[in-house]
Amino acid sequence: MELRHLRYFLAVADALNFSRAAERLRVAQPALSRQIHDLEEQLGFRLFERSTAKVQLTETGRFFQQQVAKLLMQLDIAVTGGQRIAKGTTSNFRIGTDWNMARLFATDAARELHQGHSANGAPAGQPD
Amino acid sequence: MELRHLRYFLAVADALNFSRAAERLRVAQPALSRQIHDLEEQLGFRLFERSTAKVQLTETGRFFQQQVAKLLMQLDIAVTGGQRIAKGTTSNFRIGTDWNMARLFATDAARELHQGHSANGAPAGQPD
DNA sequence: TAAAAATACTCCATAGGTATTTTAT
DNA sequence: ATAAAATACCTATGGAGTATTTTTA
Repeated sequence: MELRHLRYFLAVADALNFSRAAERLRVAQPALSRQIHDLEEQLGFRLFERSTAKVQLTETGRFFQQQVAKLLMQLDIAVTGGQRIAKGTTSNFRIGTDWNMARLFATDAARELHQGHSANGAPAGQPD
Repeated sequence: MELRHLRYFLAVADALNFSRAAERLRVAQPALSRQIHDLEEQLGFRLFERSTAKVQLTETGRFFQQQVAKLLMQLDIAVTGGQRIAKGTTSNFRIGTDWNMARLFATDAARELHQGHSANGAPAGQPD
């Protein structure tokens, strides 16, 4: 399993239409169909119920969609957080999402940034 | 960026030695070197300070290591959680880790399982 | 000089594309 | 009849292997 599978899955789960998801991803529809098929195979469960005219998430698919969406958000936080540390940004780290998301995923990121970089001893309080 | 890059990164960050990490990953050392190089390129920051005789994480690398480790744990939770849902397991979902980890990553997974599958109305209390 | 990482190159596995078929409305 | 997913097949990008060079302790 690779991130490609997860990104493709979210696109289909969002569009509920392989052709339009493929367009948005700028790949051909059969390539997308194959990747989703391979993903389902590797996972061992179906993500979509599909006929030629209707695509919908299975119950398991809905669960997986939520998890994967969070995963990719966390990845983005890890990357942008790393870029900030590397650039030498020291404090006032702010997550580009609401506070509940930040609590779920950015706790350690924020702590690392504040503890590792606050030369001025700025408090590591809740983002606003 | 793909999961392969992240898995390889964790292996090197753990071994602090490309050759031994490559062994554990069952890939050739140059393949691993190249993937880490590509990852650093894409991220825009260095993960390791390396000479031919010493490999160590940069400060940014240490941060990224923590984030990625959590990410891959969350992925595992998503997959195994999905498999349980698909198999029809309904309640008493239990995370194979300590409660603090569960709070960070499994909150929605547990909620989904309990709300979506508790035909018997069992309480969704804290795992023990 | 001995180890470990980086480079150069080659090969091949597989992601992606095109053409076509199948299916459901 | 039409629109969309699946299947078949082909192409080609890039991941991985082998051989070699570079580096530093």
